[in-house]
Amino acid sequence: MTAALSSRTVKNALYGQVARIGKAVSSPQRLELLHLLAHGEKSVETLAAQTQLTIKNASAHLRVLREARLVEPRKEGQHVYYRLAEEGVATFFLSLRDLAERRLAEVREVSQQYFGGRKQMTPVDRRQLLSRIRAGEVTVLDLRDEPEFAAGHIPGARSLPIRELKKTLRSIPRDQEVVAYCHGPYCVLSLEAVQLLTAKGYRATRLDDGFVEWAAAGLPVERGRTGASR
Amino acid sequence: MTAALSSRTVKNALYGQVARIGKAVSSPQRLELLHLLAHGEKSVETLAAQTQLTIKNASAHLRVLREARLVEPRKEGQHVYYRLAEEGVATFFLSLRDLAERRLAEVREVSQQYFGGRKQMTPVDRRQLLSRIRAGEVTVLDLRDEPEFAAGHIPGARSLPIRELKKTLRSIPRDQEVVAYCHGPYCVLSLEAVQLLTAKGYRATRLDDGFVEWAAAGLPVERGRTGASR
DNA sequence: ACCATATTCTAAAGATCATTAGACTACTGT
DNA sequence: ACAGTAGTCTAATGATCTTTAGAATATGGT
Repeated sequence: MTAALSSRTVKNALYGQVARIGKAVSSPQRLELLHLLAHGEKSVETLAAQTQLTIKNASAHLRVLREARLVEPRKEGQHVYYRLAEEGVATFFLSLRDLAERRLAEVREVSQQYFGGRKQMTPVDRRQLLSRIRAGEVTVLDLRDEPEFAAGHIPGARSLPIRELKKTLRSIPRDQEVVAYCHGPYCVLSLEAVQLLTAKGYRATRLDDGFVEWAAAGLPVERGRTGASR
Repeated sequence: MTAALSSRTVKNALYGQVARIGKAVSSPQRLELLHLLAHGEKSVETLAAQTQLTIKNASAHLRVLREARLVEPRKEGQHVYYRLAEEGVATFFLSLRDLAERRLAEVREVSQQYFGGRKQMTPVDRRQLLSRIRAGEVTVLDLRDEPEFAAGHIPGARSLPIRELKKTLRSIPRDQEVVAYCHGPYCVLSLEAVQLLTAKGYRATRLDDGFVEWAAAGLPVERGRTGASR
């Protein structure tokens, strides 16, 4: 009877396919690429720069992600722009990261040492922040690059890429509390901003989550360049 | 300034940790082990038999899962029993499998060819099935091994390991519809049972999902040996 | 048409992984 | 104490993966 063999073959084939997704997310580099892409479509060049990989290496990793159908390329002019194949990829990324944080003490330790070890910067609760934004009680700064901001940001936030922060500091109202956010819990931009702002006498806190976490939580999202110019 | 370097180091460390989970689920064998463990605690011996791996190889894969903190061993007498470290591991497994089914046409093709290509066996809807069970309109057969049944099963289901099906066939009431389930969509037990039952003149359908999917959907679960003896 | 740029493809190096064999540990039964 | 069983650990094999270099392709600007 071939049933046992055949059943085994089918199981191997099916689990083998599922493992393709597993392989795609088994490299730190590819995880970082996925996370960056969750902030919007990006060219290979941009991705390589943001991950500090060579273009060739970034391209090779993107190929693996592409073959696992997690990302899709779009060619425009000289550039190839990659984006997540569906929303569900970002959701899955977050659930993988959550599981890792829950299961692996090492993750908590590293992030505690690096992020928790500095000055107290209470992470702000999301819902609470939203109502305070709507009440106009707080200035929200988005420290990511302009294209990331344009692809989606917290409603009412102001685009202020970290490089421009020092220059543009004076335009931030001093009388209001400032909340800074960036790419998420593993990103240091908001940390640096809060340190600078605090040093200059602002009341500044860091939103522990980034835009991806905000959007995945089903909270409202604003698109386009609003707030970028003023 | 060391900020850039340091930030990169931290990112690598954190994504490297997350990738540990990714590596753990990047092998077909480990995925199958995880899925089996979602049906309850099992010894290395049982796991090796069910996956058709050698004990040594199964042990090596379990070690990887253990090092990723996805499973935990418990030693009792001569045997080492492994179980999932938390419920969330099963949930994560299901979300990975769902993503794979959504993204990879190959998964759909293989399962279509193998499961869809046979006689029509409409998968039964879960909620609907539950109300029909409660109304006593349907006989539900659990074809998994006895220990798996004891660890948790659909309420009112009857334990009937596939090996005993032919012997015990006559004890199944002929006037009621029969619904069979097993380990889930990649498992052939319910398929075989439905073929046999249909050949014997029963009205039999297959529940496409297995116990893990049922439990993850938040539906009620029954434990112990009830129904196993009669 | 020609050159520069962005990216991929191919190939090759070293690193890591899967699998198995052999030695070893721990427990059970006699 | 002794033998037998279950499982792990170590080491070795071949297979696969990561990274980089070099060649190839495609696009846009001149």
